Amino acid sequence: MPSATVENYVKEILALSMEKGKAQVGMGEIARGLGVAPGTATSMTKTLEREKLVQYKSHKGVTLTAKGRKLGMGMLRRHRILETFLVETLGLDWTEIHGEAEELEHALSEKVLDRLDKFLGRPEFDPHGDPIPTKDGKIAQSNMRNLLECRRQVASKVTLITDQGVEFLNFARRKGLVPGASVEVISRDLVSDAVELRIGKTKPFTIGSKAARKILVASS
Amino acid sequence: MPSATVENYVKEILALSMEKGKAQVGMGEIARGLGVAPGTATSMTKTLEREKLVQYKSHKGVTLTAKGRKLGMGMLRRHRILETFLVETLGLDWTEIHGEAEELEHALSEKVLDRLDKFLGRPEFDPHGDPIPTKDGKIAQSNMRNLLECRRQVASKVTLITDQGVEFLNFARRKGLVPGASVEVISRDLVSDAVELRIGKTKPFTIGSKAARKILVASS
DNA sequence: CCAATGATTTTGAATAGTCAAAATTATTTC
DNA sequence: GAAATAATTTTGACTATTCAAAATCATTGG
Ligand SMILES: [Mn+2]
Ligand SMILES: [Mn+2]
Ligand SMILES: [Mn+2]
Ligand SMILES: [Mn+2]
Repeated sequence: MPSATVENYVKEILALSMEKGKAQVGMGEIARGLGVAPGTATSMTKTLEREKLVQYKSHKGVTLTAKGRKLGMGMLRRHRILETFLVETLGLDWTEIHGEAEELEHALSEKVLDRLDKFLGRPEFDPHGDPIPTKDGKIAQSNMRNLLECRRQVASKVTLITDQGVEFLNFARRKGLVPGASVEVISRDLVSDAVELRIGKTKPFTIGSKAARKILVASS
Repeated sequence: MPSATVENYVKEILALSMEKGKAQVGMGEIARGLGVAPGTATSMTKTLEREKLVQYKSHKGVTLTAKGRKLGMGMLRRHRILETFLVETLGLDWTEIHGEAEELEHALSEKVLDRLDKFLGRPEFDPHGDPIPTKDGKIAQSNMRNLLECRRQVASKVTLITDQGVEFLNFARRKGLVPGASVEVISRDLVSDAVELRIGKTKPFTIGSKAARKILVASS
């Protein structure tokens, strides 16, 4: 069985390669993502290679093998099902579930995971809007745009908050920018770096472009 | 924070000292209980002492400190609440929950534990009948006798199955010897090593003394 | 093409936990 | 009170994971 450390590395590599849209991931990115020294990532990479979870090109980066991708998808599945459980069943706040799931994901057997999934009614998205991979490692590829790219003057549904830090999640909730909410981009101004929004029929408000990029909406 | 290993040792020491009714526990018992080499227990004991979780007398054994007892009780609480959740909520079988809880107990924050406890309705006993310690580490001291010691010709309630291996639990369930069941010892015979029982009003059957000792009933 | 800059890798060291086998200490039996 | 037996401790070794700092490699802007 892979150790918790191995599982974390593989999950991180998968997450990074997905958000970059590129399979190969560098040592520095991994190290930053996991909060370890660069040399640690290089050294751990050797272990992952020995386990045939990645393919490694020195000074270029790592790419997950089929086995690695499968493990990584499994970890995303665990993590997201757990987060859903923590919010839906136990009523934790969506700002505090990530850390909890980060630990629990390594202690859950396949069997318990499955029962949990069934108990929750086979959810498709976690509380942040991230899609939950199926048991065979497939992830629904959805069409999403962030608030800088989506159409203006048209209501869209918020689908995902990509920055899942406590700060940003609290901000997002305060503004009503939660998965499922209806949002309309009224205007965008590049010079003032401002994006004017309205949630449902409430009073419009303005956020910066950096924040706007972190909120994704469905783009039909 | 104590490592999972430290938590397992402390829990084992507490469990052993409780079942012996004696605070001091030897290296050999710990090693046997955790399935490690004797030298490993000795070495780990030094770590526990450094953390002020035990007091150690060379060649005599270890005794939990107040801090150690608190941690140990906390672990029993975690373990038993988790077992209860796995059976009550997820519907796992009582033969397969021990191993699952053994892993999960180290990954659960105090907060999630509390929510789980609340969600389950603050259960007092786990699926095997073991009492769940309260948050402040107190355990209800109940009066229990095994089927060799209890009164004959009188119905009692099964309260605890002490052998929690898969084999024995399956046997116990097949016979109806589960917590809550009403059982009457009809007769005991030392020579034939036999204990004749009846569950409720069903047909009597006979088990051996070794098995009889593993089933505890309430003794008013 | 090449020096500066940034990224990556290597080196040497540390910690936690574990084992097997040898050495030592306790206990029991005659 | 020994000798035999059992329990415990020590020794030396190994694996996994991590770090800091030094060495090396790669890219890029002139
Ligand atoms: Mn994790
Ligand atoms: Mn999430
Ligand atoms: Mn455990
Ligand atoms: Mn139990």
